[in-house]
Amino acid sequence: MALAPPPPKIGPALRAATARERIDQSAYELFSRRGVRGVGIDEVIARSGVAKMTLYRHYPSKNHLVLAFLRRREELWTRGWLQAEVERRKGPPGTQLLAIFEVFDKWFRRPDFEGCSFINVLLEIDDEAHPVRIATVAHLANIRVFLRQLAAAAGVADADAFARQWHILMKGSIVAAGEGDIDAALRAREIGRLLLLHEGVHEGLGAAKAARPKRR
Amino acid sequence: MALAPPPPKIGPALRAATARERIDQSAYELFSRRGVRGVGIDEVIARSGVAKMTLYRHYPSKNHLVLAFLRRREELWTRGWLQAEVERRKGPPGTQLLAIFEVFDKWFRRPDFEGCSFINVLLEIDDEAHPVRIATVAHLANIRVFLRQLAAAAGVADADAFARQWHILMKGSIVAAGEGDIDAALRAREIGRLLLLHEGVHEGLGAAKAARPKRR
DNA sequence: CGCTGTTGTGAGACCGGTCTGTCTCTGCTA
DNA sequence: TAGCAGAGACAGACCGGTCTCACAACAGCG
Repeated sequence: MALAPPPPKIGPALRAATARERIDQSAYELFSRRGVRGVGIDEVIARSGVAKMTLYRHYPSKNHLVLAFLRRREELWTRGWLQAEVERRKGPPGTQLLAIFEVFDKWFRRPDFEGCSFINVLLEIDDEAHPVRIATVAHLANIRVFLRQLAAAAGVADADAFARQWHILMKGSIVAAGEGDIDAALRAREIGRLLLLHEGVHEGLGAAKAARPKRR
Repeated sequence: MALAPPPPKIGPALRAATARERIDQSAYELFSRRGVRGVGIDEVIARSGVAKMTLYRHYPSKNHLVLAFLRRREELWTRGWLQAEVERRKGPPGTQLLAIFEVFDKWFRRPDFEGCSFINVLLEIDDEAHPVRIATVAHLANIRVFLRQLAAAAGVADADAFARQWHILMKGSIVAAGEGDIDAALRAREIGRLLLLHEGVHEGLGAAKAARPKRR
């Protein structure tokens, strides 16, 4: 008689890994769309199909789960989406900086636009010393690291100040989109273009392209 | 015989008014600094020294109290502070627009900086149809009415689009200040100057620059 | 002037629901 | 058989909202 086809063959370690992955994914979907205070542990375990004790074995408290969510958000959103999309658009640094708002434009137009989790959680927590709040500040600062690199590559004099200004445009447009302004990214992009011109970054800009000196 | 000196002489109607005023003031102090979800009814009545039933006679639910808080916030913050401070600085419209960020600069440097309650409450509530969320969107739009007036007075072509861009700068700087960037208003002001120059508004910019060195 | 009924208030018990976090029981699988 | 995971009861705290009770101020009336 023939051997039975191999069953799923998940050992305890692997099964535990998938349980944790289900927890992480469910927490990500819930926390990113509804905030961390608006989602309870019970809902996370219901969506992930996991026992409460299983969750608390992986994360000793909800705060730890939230911190893991913020790390995953940076992994998936900041690096895996925003930075990846921007870097996929090959071009001079000025163009890449502006590409942020083109990526934002598509994002804002998604019907399930969820906003920036770092900003949302930051404003959800009033205690300045709360570790979750501190984590959001750190993750937002990590976004500025990326902006500083682009600014430095574009030849901006004070890359840190420029990154902070660019970040103000990004955060302002995200809040405006949360208000309902579907064109917020285009508005911010227009301001960003002025900022780049003021910094002497002309390469790759539409206006500069049109005014490109004729080769002779 | 001399008449007895008039005792407090508070009729029931007047006494009710002061009770309501105590409720409103306590709710304002608590909600503006800690958000609406982070403050319970019990804390409001404890600070205002009022009975629970007294509060519920004036406001049939917490939502109604929150809506009243948002109205009061617009009265005290938007109109009584921001607009009043800006209009107090007499000058051409371009200067007044920039004055917003000078007022913000003092605000951000206050140790008890509490952020924009409209943004905070907006991001606290995920349900798009929630009346409180809708109210925050309306109050934010009212701020843009003021911006549109200044933009139109400055001769900006598309005052609405300009107001939305200016508002992006304002909201972005407020979030940045909440993150801890104490100089966010100065950064936004610099961007605002570029925006004004691009719109052809030159008046008052030089004067503002001359009045700037105010070192602290 | 003095008594009494009415009204509105402060204080707080109480109710049902939800939250985080702990614990027990049961069943599946190696 | 041993161990882990799912299901869910449970504890303790907190929430919004309702209800009772005692007290103080006032109006009407003898």
